[in-house]
Amino acid sequence: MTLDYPALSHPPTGPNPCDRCLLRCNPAFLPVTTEELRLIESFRTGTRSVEAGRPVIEEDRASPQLYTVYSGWAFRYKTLSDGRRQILGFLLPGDFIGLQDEFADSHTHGVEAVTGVTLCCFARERLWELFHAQPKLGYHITWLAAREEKMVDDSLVTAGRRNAAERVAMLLMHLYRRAERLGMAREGWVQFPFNQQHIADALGLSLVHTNKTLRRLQQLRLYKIDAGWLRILEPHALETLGDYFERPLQATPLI
Amino acid sequence: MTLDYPALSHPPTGPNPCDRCLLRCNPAFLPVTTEELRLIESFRTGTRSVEAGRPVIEEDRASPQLYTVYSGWAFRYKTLSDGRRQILGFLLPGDFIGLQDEFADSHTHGVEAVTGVTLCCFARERLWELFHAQPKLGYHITWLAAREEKMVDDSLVTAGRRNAAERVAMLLMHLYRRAERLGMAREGWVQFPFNQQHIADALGLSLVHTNKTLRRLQQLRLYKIDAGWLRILEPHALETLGDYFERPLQATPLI
DNA sequence: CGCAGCTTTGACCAAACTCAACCACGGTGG
DNA sequence: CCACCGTGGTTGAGTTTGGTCAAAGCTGCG
Repeated sequence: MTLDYPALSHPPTGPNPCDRCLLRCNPAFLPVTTEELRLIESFRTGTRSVEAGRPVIEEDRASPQLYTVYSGWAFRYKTLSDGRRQILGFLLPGDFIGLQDEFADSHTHGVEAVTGVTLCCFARERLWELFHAQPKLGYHITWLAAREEKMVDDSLVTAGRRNAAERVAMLLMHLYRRAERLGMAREGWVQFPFNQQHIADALGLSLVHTNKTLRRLQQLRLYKIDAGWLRILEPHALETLGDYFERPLQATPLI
Repeated sequence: MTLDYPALSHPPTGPNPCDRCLLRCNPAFLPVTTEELRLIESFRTGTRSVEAGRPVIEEDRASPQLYTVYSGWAFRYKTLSDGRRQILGFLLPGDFIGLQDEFADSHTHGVEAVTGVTLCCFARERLWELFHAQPKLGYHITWLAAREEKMVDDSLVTAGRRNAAERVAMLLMHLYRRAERLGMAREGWVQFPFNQQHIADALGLSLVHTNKTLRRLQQLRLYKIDAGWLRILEPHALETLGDYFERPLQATPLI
């Protein structure tokens, strides 16, 4: 079942901004108690927006902040020293960024905005305090970390064991379903702001081969992309091809 | 700096077993307070051992337990419906298993023992209680989840963007360094209980090509494997080839 | 001995990569 | 108004890496 929610732009500001958070109204997210909300609010240091194509977190620097994506699309990536890039995963509203840096002296991964992105910022050094004051929120953060790892696990299976067509099928379904779940679908279309280089880097394929594979599946009428929007024409065929079936997902915590 | 610690077999039993935990003596792990230790102990429901080659967690069933590896080597994996298998990562003493299942209705991944493995078992349904009673331990569990995700991130870069020789180089260094850190090295050798099928499945290569690549690096005298033990002969060459440099690691939490 | 599991090798094949154009489209500035 | 440019998509030709198939060693064991 798909619900459509209004597109978001900037997080609310002023006193008690989280009370008026439109993202949190989305039923994809777990409700929180007032007490938890006050704590999240106090942990929040402000907002930030990043233009399309600009870095959210530089790959080689430890980020001084943690973020929750409020609106827009971004991705996590790593590059090898000769420039080969691997996209580790895509980030949508509600995704929490920067946890890993907490536990390592940088050198984790970079984050880049695909569309314009707005973020809620949190003070990294107060993370422990959050766990301490509201263990429930700590539990939620662990939940988010575990979910993200599961997504990377899936991508690893893709890069390691699926052929080009299977990879593309699986990625299209994955992105569609994630956006749909957040109510970002509009009559069967979801925003698809990626270029073929993004797809190639996410799937571990070359740009040219990605193009040819994309083309082939499009000519088979399995999906359609038009003016930056994606429509899945044959969800069943794509799921079967990619051997990838999204599990029914519970409500997600939102920090 | 490498320290050698005695090989472990079974976790201690009887009253207050964690007091006599030999794994926890290892300086690779963070110290805990007595209070925390008592809580971990109460969370612990017993021990289990699994023979080499046997499943620790079945791929398609949600595990009723959480585990910490006490001794031995294991791996996490996923298989596609036609049998292709991808190893997601290797597990060594101190690694915490089963977190992801907590947050999804099964269908995550399987775990299989490579050598004989002993485990400390924990009651999954009491995880939240642990967070609640000792937020510090919750924080530690998040630490472990984040560290594991970083390892999967690295593997994804490998499968997506490295060629066969680079993959092998990176895997050998990674496994050597992890074992070394736990004091499992003996005069420059670490146990290497994997067969070439394991390596192939971890790297996303075919068995035959893995063999040829392994052979090539061995003939270049970059490493040596003898009777199930691995020695790195040219660490610098392997690190450079794999474009992979282990960061200096802090002490790890141990649940 | 004979079998099972693992490794090794060679021959051949194909998926994916690289290179090199070319095309479409939306600015932008003369 | 249109030539020019930059970005991103498309296509073909030729190459390479890695996959597949098949067979032969090697080791340990009942």
